[in-house]
Parts: sequence; structure tokens; C-alpha cells
Amino acid sequence: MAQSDTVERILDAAEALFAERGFAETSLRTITSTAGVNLAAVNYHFGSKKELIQAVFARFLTPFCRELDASLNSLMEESDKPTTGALLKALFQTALLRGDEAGLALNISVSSEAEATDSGSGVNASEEKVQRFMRLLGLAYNQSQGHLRRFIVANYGDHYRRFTLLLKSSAPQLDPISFYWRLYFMLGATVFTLSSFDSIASILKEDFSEDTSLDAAADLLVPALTGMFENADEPQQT
Amino acid sequence: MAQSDTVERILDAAEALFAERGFAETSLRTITSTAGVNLAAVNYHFGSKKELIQAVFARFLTPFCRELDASLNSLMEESDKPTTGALLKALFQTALLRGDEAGLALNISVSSEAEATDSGSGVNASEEKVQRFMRLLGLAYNQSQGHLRRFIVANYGDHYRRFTLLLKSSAPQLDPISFYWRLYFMLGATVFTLSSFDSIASILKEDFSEDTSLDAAADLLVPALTGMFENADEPQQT
DNA sequence: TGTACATCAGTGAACGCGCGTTCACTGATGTAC
DNA sequence: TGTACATCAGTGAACGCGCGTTCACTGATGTAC
Repeated sequence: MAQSDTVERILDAAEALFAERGFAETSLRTITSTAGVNLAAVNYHFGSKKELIQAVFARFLTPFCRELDASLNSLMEESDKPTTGALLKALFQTALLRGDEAGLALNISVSSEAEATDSGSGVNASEEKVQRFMRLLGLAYNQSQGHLRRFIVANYGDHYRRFTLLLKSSAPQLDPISFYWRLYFMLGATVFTLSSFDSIASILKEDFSEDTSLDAAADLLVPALTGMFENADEPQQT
Repeated sequence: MAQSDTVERILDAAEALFAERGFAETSLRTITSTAGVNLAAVNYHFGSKKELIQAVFARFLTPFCRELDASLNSLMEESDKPTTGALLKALFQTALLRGDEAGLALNISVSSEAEATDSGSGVNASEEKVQRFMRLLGLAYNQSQGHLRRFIVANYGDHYRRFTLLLKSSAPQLDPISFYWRLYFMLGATVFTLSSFDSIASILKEDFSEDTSLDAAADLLVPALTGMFENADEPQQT
């Protein structure tokens, strides 16, 4: 074992296990034995379980926000009022690309069958990364980890605000209230579907023997969101 | 204490606490002390914590499904192919009315300030019920409680299937794959926003000093969902 | 009507277990003189 | 070059704690004869 990959091994195992089971349901003993390190190593390197959770989020949110910022910057060079569609596309492309470039990770798989070859029926390492990302985001919203919410708002609130402000000025016809509600509708649809991508994909496979991919899902999701966000201005009559 | 309201007291406390913190994060000791009953009473009446969780879901899903079925039946009397909007409206109305009629519940409040009078800034008992319902549904989806998923599918799968089949035939132009994805988009938007209604409402209050209600949210949600479901057929160009 | 027994909701205390955390310790590497 | 010390990643074993569950027991109510 090289000088200190212990920290990375712990983060890899924790990320995979948290995404699969949640925070409270994953013990440090499970994490450290999956990572092949000593139980006390988590407290040695991170201080506590809470700080480990935050470190897991920091490891994927920091590069994600950096890349999203860069992507927004280049969008702003073309026009200082990007369209809703362009903004969402930038967001999703950043999220989907995040997986590809992370070739460094040890790719510890926790799922029952670690068989799947790259071309097989399974999902490749890149897609797995993105799903973990989404599942973790989902968990951040609805597991009651107050410390985590505070940590994320404190460290990444600025990026979040930049994006929502751009989105808001891309749809100036919306009053602030409708805007906020629709923002949450979009957030919900995204986090919910992409974090359960696995189960949806296997339902589609079973019932219609249709293979699908995260990119295909995103291609359906972006226009659906854009449509909902921009066009549903007036309640329909039945 | 009358003959046996112990069971109801436990269910009330468990429902409120589970909705607030999740299953793993809520201990039987917290539930029983909130309910004012003996610790051993949960295992005496329900057998185990898992079965208590299932009982909480059964208590709200059973009447909900009964009412939804009735509502769908009367919809079918008017036309044998109800529109998407009519179906969603029936679903939401059933969900929103569920709260009102449950005047039997002891209405144990777990939130920090139990002050709010009916006309005050707070949220009334009926809305609280609906939010709990939604938060519990959200938890059922993303806390990894395999037993709960199995329980729900086994007991309420038929109702779920009836609704989705009606929805499917209300939008015959959609291919099955798109249909399924959009179904999940709608589910995500609904569960996510309505289960965090509290936080969204307080953001709106703070930033725009706007009061809002669950009904208002549903009035925004239904057309947004209908719009997304029916109209976003072709990807837009940017 | 009276007695014996059965049923059942509820109780108090304890059980073993897995949890996050702590602590004294090791052994390798770097640094000062 | 050699010695003494400091630093630091990592370790093994134990800590106390809160958890879900169990068990022997109580006391009220109903039932049979």
C-alpha cells in the first residue's frame, strides 16, 4: 500500500456505500472493511463520521462547481442572457461529464454482481459515478443531516445562487413565486429520476426489452424540464 | 387512558417522527416516550419496528387507495378515457382531501413550536397531514427499506397499476419508453416539492413575504405536470 | 351468586449487540547537530 | 557518518452508549359452571 492512498480508499468506499444505503445505515466498520483499512483510520484522517460525509460531498462538488462555472462563463461570452435550454444543457453536460474524467478513482463496486464487462449488459464506470452523484444529492436533500446542509450552503451556496439567478433572467416572464416552484419541480424530477436510474432502466429492460442510458434519459429530461419551466404558464381547463 | 388507544397513539407518534427524521434515525424509545406509552408496547402490538413502519403506511395508504378508486370510478362514468389533466386532478384532490377528513387523529405535533393557532402564520392540521403523507412517500422511495417496498407493492400494487394504465391511455401518442420516463419525472417533481413544502414555503415567505398553501402549490403543480407530460414531445433546438 | 380459570393490554427491567469514538502504542521517515 | 529526537500514518483493543428485543410479571375483564 503506497504512502497514503488510505484517504482515497476510505472516500471511495464511503461514497459508494452512502449512495447505496444512506448515511445512518452505513457504519464506519462497513466502510473501513470495504476499503481494507483500519477502523480507527476514519477518525484519524477525518475526525468524525460527520466530517467524512462532508468530505465525500466536497470531493465531487468542488470539481463539479469549478467546471459548471467554466461552462457558464463560456456561455456568457456568447450572450449575456443565455436561454433556459442552454443553461440546463450546460448543467447536465457538466454533471454527465463529471463521471468520465474521474479515471483516478479506485472504482470500488458494492453491487452484488461485480461481473459486468464494459460492453456487457451492465452500466459502465462513468455512468455509475453520475448515478452515485445523483443519489448523494438526493440523500443530501432528504436525510436529515443538518450539518451537511449547512456545510453545502456555506461552501457551494454562491455557485447555486449564480445558476438560479441566470435561470431566473432566462425566463423574465415568470413571477418570482412561479419561478421558485418550477425550479423545485425541475430539481425534484431530476434528482428523483436520475438517482433511481438503475431501477427505471431495469423496468424498461424487463417490460419492453429496451436498453437505455443516462444520456438518453437526460435527452428526454432536458426538453421535458424546459417545456414545463417555460410553457406551462396558464392552468388548463378540463 | 381508554381501553386501547395505545395503538393509535403509537401510530400517531411514529408517523410524525418518521416523516420528520426518517426510519433509522427514529428510535422506539423516542416514539414510545412521545406517545406516552411503555417501550415494550411497540413490540407487543406490532411485533417489531419493521412491522410498525408498515402499519404506519397501511394506515394512510388503505383509505387513500379506497378513495382514489372511488374517484376514478366516478371519472369513468363520465368517460371511459379520462384526460391526463382529469386523472392528475383526481389524484391530487384525493391526496389533499385525505388530510381534512382525518379528524380522529390525536394530532401529536413534534415541531419545535406548537404555538400556531389555526389562523396564524403556521400550517393547519390538515396541511400537516398531507405533508407527512408526502414525506413518508418520499422516504419509502429512498430510504433503503426493502421490506417496506415489498409490503407496498404486495398490498397496493394493483391500485398503482390501475392509475398508471389509465394515465397511459390518456396519452396514446406517447411511446411506452417516453411514457415511463415522464411518469417518473412527474412522480419526482411531486414527491420532492410537496414533501419539502415547508422549506419552500418559508423561503417564499422570507424572500418575497408571500404566503402560500398546499392547494396553491398543487394548482401550480398540476398544469406544470400536465404540460410536461403531454406537450414536451420533441426536443427543442437552442 | 360465588369461585376458578382464561384472556389480554400493558409493564419494568434486563439482554446482547453494534455503534462511533478514544487511547496508548508501533514503526517508518525526516531533521538537527 | 552517527545519534537523538520529532513527526506522522496507521493500529488493536477497549470504552460507554443507545439500540431493538425479550421475558417474567401484573392487574383488569370476561367466561364457565
